[in-house]
Amino acid sequence: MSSLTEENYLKAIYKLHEKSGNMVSTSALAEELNVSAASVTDFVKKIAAKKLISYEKSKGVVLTDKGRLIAINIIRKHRLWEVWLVNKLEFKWDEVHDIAEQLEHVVSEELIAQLDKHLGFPKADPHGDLIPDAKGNFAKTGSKPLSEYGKGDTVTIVGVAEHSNSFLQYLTKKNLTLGNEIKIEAIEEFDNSFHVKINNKLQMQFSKEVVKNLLVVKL
Amino acid sequence: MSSLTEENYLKAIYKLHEKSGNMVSTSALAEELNVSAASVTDFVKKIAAKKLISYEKSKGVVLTDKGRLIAINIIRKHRLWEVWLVNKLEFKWDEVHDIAEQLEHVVSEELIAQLDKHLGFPKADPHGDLIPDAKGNFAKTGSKPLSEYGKGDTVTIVGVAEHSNSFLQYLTKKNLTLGNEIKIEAIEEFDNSFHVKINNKLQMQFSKEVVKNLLVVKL
DNA sequence: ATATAAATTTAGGTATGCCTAATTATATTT
DNA sequence: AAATATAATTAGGCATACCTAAATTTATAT
Repeated sequence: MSSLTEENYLKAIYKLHEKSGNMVSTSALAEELNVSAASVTDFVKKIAAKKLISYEKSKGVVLTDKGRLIAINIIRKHRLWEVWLVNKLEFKWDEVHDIAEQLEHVVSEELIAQLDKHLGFPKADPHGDLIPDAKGNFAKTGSKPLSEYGKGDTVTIVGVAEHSNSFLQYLTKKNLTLGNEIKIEAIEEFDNSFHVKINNKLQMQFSKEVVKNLLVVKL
Repeated sequence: MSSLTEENYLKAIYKLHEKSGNMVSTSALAEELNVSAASVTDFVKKIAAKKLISYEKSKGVVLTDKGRLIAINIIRKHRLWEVWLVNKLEFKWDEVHDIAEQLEHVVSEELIAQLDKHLGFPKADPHGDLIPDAKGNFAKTGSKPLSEYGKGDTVTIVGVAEHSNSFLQYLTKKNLTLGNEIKIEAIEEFDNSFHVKINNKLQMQFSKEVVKNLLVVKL
């Protein structure tokens, strides 16, 4: 019996908790969901009564195991649909979010199982975000922001930490995609920008904002 | 700005009008949508104000051109999703209705265009129902119920007039699918059942209920 | 420690889409 | 044509998910 609204609250709480590691505040939730803080207080009480979150008045909320499972399940569905949109329907990675946001609420275990199979059981979505399995478990990757590496390191792009259209479109314009190899040739002391070489061929310069939001692994 | 409820009302009105050819009554709509007649009266006034239907008090409703276009568009989406579920996700024809009922409300012109392309621009859904084009036009088929043919006629199954699980599962059990050829060998005077031969091989007997709900063409 | 600012909650209200019960309109019998 | 049955509408309410404004709590600054 989880409504659309309930699913969106749980997903938002999960997302904000991932970002900060702390309890999620009323105002942060209000901002994320584009509703007033008063509405959040109302709704949060309702889902706390259903044991989907635990709510400490004036402090914030965290998901219970039950709530987290629902949230992760929605994320699983969202990411599987994104894979489908990109791999089967020829959408670009910056075009799929809003559509997946609708599709993620379709209810059918069977559908998701068949979709997963149809897609070949993908491990990650088009942005490199991991797809949890049906039980809610994520695989572990050793991916970190490019900013944590240093001069001389060679790494591979496996994801992005920022999903805004402007960032995704920036990467597309520069022909940067998951799987590209990055060699750090120098780091500018002044502005923390990186001088890099892509796939051992193309010379480029990344601002610190870019460097922070590219997730890479060192093979 | 058409809500889920609005879409379901328009679809129901379209469907009931197709069936009877007349104005759609409040009670018929209430029955179809599983709500009270009072709720229907309420809602019908709202969408009449939006010029999606025309409503004559105590008489019934019909779709306006604007309302019909929305209804047909939902039907188009529903049927495309059914094709996808059967052709790409390996669902059976009696398993897809409820899932398609959810998917049909996803809003994205681009998505439907790409889905249509991905499926190879199908003309009919898994039950043989025609898929209207993006402008709302249906192709014409000369399909009629098997009951309208007589002894000696040879026809091909192209659809079903009844979509209940029990009928679809009956056909599946008997191995009858779209494309099968039926030769009418005799018609039982007593109960109007048909003695037929399938694909020039298998002998079968169809009750008048079956005969009425199998849509066929004579090539 | 107190004053001020910021965040949160409470109180009171709204629109949507549904309900039941009562009333009115339409159809069917006799 | 009157009586009865059926269908449709009106009236009054309810739950959900939102809102604004006021009050309260918590955090920050002096």
